[in-house]
Amino acid sequence: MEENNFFEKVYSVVRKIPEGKLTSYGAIAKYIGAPKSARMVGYAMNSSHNLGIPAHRVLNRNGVLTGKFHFPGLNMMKNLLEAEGHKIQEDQVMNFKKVFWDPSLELPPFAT
DNA sequence: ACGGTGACCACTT
DNA sequence: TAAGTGGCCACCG
Repeated sequence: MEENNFFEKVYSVVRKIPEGKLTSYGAIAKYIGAPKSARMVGYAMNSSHNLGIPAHRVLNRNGVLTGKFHFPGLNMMKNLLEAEGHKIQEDQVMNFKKVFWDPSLELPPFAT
């Protein structure tokens, strides 16, 4: 019963992001077996508005709040991240490396 | 039915 | 070191 839905896989991982941790689109894409489809991950997030997806914990490889313009409020994403103890400057998360959460490392291998 | 677009990333020059 | 290009594939007009 593989969740062949690309989106479902993405949501599944994003929901498992620990509080206070962040990850990137590429990391998720790679974890679900589509390293080149990082773009699709971002697109999936676009549809996750109504779902319980902490999309604010997913940033690009640079730790930049690329998707802040897609949030209800311009400061929403930044606000949510700051609420979790992150420091943001110039739309960029500081110490991104330290709070980076790689699913392929922290989570068990992607099993079908 | 089709072309363009997009919350991106990695490789190549 | 920096800049450029390809790839991925779903949605919109």
